[in-house]
Amino acid sequence: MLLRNQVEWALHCCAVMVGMPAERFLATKVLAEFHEVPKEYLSKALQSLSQAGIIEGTLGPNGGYRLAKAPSEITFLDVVEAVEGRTSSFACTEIRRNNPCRPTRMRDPKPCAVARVMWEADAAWRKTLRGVRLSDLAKTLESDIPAELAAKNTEWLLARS
Amino acid sequence: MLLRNQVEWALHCCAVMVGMPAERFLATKVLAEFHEVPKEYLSKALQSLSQAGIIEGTLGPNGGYRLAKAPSEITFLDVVEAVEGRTSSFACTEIRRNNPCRPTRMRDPKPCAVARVMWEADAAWRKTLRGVRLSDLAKTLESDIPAELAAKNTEWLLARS
DNA sequence: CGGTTACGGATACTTCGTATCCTTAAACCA
DNA sequence: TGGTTTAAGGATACGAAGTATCCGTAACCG
Repeated sequence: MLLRNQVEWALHCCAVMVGMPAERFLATKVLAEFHEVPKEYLSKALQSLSQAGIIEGTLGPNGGYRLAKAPSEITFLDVVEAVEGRTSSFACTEIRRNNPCRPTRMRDPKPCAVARVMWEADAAWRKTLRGVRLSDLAKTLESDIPAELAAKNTEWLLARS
Repeated sequence: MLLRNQVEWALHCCAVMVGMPAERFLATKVLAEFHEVPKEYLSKALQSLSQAGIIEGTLGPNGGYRLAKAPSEITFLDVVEAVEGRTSSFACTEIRRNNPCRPTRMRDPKPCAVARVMWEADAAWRKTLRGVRLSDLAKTLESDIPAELAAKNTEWLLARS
């Protein structure tokens, strides 16, 4: 049970975009070089974010992506679900119905007890991710990364977009 | 990001074993037929549970598996981790080190901010699973499943083990 | 001794994530 | 206007991991 590496890429791209001046676009090529990941494949992740309304893209020279909303309006869950999907990590196959002792016409008022627990855990996972916004991440990074490096990053990225 | 179907099987097998009289073993073949899943493959999941000390197996006729501990001493997390593993759902590849602006010799006092959030969510997931014991599941099933059917199940399973 | 079972290794099959390529359409620029 | 740059998205190949089966071995029982 492992998340796609695109999830990591998408989150780091968002982290980078938070630090950009508003209205500035970052090209896929530049984001790919900055993170040293394959451009074409990263593009798929960014397309997912775009479709989800998290970022917006524009064409032509100086084109690329930027955040489509305020960083305080974008949660980790938004990003994760955009690339990983919204389906639970646990898929209930209703194995209980295979029980040979079970009357054929028996109905199930409630979902399977095992699935209920697993879905509850999945909900807790999502709740945690929903509780952290991109603005929170920006603040954390501010204390994690030296201001000098942050400035360099911004300069490097904007110079090529 | 989907859990193995063996996780579902393992949990349902545990649910069945909770209802058995102590010291009685259930054969893999019988558990497989009861759930209509491939016997050889289910066997792998049960082996994982056995190695984790959750169930214990014995050889020969009338052999099979039974719980190795009291149901109150076995959590969902124990079962899930036994078959799915203990590694986090998020793998941090330290993508931040690929940053071309970054000084080569720079050290990271803390783990990546993105990873910290993702791991926190993973911890919340595991915490929920750790909070539910097999004895809780048994109690839930008691109210979910008609006593009549539960008795039939036990009879069916023991008659073939 | 012969049959039954857990156990574990080896091996295919299938699905899905990873990655690349190519075409199209839109935006910009000369 | 025409050429360049970029996102968008379809098609395809590759590899890893999950799924599934088969076989040989060792232990247990009648």
